[in-house]
This record gives sequence, C-alpha cells and structure tokens, in this order.
Amino acid sequence: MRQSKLFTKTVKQAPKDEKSVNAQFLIRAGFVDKLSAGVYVFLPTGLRVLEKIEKIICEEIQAIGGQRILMPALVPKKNWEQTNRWKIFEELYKVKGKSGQEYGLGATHEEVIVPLVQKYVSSYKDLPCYVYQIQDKFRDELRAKSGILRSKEFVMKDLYSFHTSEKDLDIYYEKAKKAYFKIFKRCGIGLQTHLTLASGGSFSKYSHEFQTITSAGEDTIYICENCGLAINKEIKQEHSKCPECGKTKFRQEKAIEAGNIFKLRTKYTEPFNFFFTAQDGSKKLVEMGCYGIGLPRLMGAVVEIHHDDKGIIWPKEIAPYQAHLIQIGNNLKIKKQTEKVYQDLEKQGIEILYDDREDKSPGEKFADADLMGIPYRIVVSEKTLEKNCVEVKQRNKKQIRLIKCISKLQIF
RNA sequence: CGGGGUGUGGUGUAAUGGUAGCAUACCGCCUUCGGGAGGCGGCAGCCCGAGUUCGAAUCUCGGCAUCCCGACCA
Repeated sequence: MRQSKLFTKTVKQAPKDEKSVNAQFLIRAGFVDKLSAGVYVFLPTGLRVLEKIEKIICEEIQAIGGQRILMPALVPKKNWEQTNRWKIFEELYKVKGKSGQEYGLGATHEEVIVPLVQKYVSSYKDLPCYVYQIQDKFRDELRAKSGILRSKEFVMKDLYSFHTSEKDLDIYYEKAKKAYFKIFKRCGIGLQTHLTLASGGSFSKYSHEFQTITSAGEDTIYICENCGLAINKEIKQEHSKCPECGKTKFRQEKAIEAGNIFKLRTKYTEPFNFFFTAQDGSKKLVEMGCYGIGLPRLMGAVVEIHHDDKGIIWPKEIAPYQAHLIQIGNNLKIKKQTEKVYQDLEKQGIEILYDDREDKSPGEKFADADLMGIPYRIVVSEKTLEKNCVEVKQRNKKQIRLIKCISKLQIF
C-alpha cells in the first residue's frame, strides 16, 4: 500500500477529551475514528489489525471444531421474551418497525442460536456441535469508556457449544480454554493474560474470564503468586486459598476482560424446550456453553500494553503491515531504488506500507512510523544507496541493521 | 443512573464583559530533505436556546455533547 494513497492521515495531537492511551494512539495514527461515545469507525489500517485478530480467532476456533455462521443483529422481541430477557436485559437496544414489530439489537445471541441449532439437532448422534460467528454486538452501556475498551457497538466472536451431557461440556470447556490462550498468545498478550475465576451468573457457580493486566482495565483481580490463576474481586471473599494449587499468596492487579467463557448448562435450552433423544430413547435437555471475545477490546488491550511514548508497537501477527518502507529524498535514483525494494518485497508476499509521500520531511516520516508501530521499518535514502543497502530497524529495538540489496532482499 | 470536569477554525490553544489572536493542519509559490524544516501569501472558529447588559466567547438558567470517578456489566 502506498501511503500517499491512504485517505487517512496521522495527527500530531490527540483530541483533548481522549484520555485513554489506546484512544489517543489509535486516533492519532489514523486507525480509528470516533463517531460518538462508544461508537467507532475502523479505518483502513485499523481494520487490517481487526482482520488479523479475526483470522487468528477463526483459525483457533476452527481448530476446536467451530463452524462459522453469521446471525442477524435484528432479533425479534418474541425470542427475547422466551428467555425473559426482553424485560431484564438492561443494555438491550430496542427498535420498532413501521408496522409495530419490535426487535432487540443483538447484544448476545443465545436467543437466536438455540432455536437455530434446535432445528437441526434432535438426536444424540447430532451432538456435540460447535457454532460461532464474528459479528457486531449492540449494548446500551450507561457509560462507554476507555476508547475502544468498552463501547456500545463492537465486533464480537461468540461461540456456542451443544452437548449431550455436563461431562462432555466440561471436556470441551477445557479445550476452549486452551484455544483462548493460543489466541491471546498469538495476539501478543499471552504473558499478561490470566485465566480468572469469576461469578457464574445465575446458571453456574463460576465462569472463567481471560483478564489482561493493564492499568487501563476496569476489573480488579487477584493473581496466585504460585500458579498464576486469578480470582476476580467480585468473588475474592469466597477464596482465601487458590482453588487451583491451595497457596495463599496473591497479588492485586487491574485488568481488562479480554474474553470469557460460561457453562450455560440448560439455562437457554430449557426455555426453548431444546431436547435431544438419547441412546436409550429418553429425552434430555441439551447442555450448552458459550465463549466470547470482543475484538476491538482485544485490540485496545494490545495497544495499552504494547506502546512507548512515541506510539504503538504492534505484535507481529496482528500488525496492519509487516514492514514500513520509507523513502527519504525524492530524486529519481532514490525513487527507483525504493520502488524496486517495494516490488521485491511485495513479490515475496510481505505486506508493506510504502511511505512514498514526497511532501513530507524525514522527521515526519519517522515520527509517523513510530506512531503507527509497524514491526519493521525499512529506509531507503542517499546514505543507504551509496552502500547499495537498505536500513532495517525493528520498532521494538534500538539497533539499526544495513542489509545488502540483492535480487531477493532478506529482511527478516 | 449519581457526582465532577470541559465545550473557541479540522486539531491544540489565547482572550474573564468592549476589534476573536496564536500554533498546527490544509491550499498556492519558493527554498529545503536522516527525527514532526524555513520564508511569503491564502482558507477556516466562539456547541444550541433563552436571559442579564448599551454591549456576552466571557455572567445566569436550561438543553446537548464529550471525558473522568462511582454504580451497573447478560
């Protein structure tokens, strides 16, 4: 991508209202734009990051059998009434059509997925099954905050699993835990993310959250110094000892909930009378689990963790581009050489953002590169040209390497 | 939803009752080109409504927006 063609621009100063680190950098770098409180536009570079995250999630969820579908945001009132959530779900946005029909904008999709899967599943032979989607969620948050960490409309991955027994649900639940850790690791926040015991709502004793340590987080968790399991403050009073290893030393941290998993059991299959026929001919309620990850929140958490005073430092797997090619000087020789490097690297399948802007000074280009946080910076200039080299610097490192220009550049 | 802060060109700011100024961005011309370059010229603004006053960006009231703290968070 030629940077001169990007319709967005970086800005030197963040709008003064933006206090959170992720909002400041993401807006300044031109990754997102705020439409209103808690409602964001993802711009070309920001969308690329979101898509990288999406790809990782899809790979890991498909690896544990998830089949992707896409459910609508308009969910009829009738479905919400069936689970009684039309009345009690306070964050539900409600909309009315011209002829009076009412809908709740999907804030979660149990009310759609359960009757959907019910249409196809009637026997123990059809179970287990795992269905997920990546789709916009709407929640009427009383207080949207912290940039893209807590918004009113956001892309979410929600996976639902259906089982013949609690035991089978338990087995899959453990698999999902492992898949989640792979996802967070690949997104570059594996070290900061802790499995956290949290309240289970009304349907099971506990649920598990994946809490990522950052001062921008809104939750307080207690991490076992021995095994790393965390306990959410909301249920800490129930635990003087670590339920995993029995040790009693905890450290307190602020964290953001990057994902959560619930054993829903029969909470939603029951109101829909979702039974299956067991091997012995009896009818039993389907057991169910749900597993969520908010993509923008994950992206925001990455920024909160991986940045310095100059800008974002994207982990490689979710960076919008792998390399940022910077042309310094506009004479023909330099242009030709940079163009050659650009073509060469593109041919190698490396995603490049090529800063070909001719009206920007070197200082501004470097500052933009630091702000946007692409992992590798490649510079072509009079200086590098003399040595028939390009200069390569990693965003998270200080040293600069010179690499000989041969027919196939070896950057990484 | 309770409390607090803030609303001035696209962005950041100044003017505290009396001519809306500066920086940056943007446009034009010229010079520059390894860490947000310089010169000259140009475009662009007081959140909305009511009130007080000879006169309101400035004071008062109401609304709206936004940020922060708290509560809430299937």
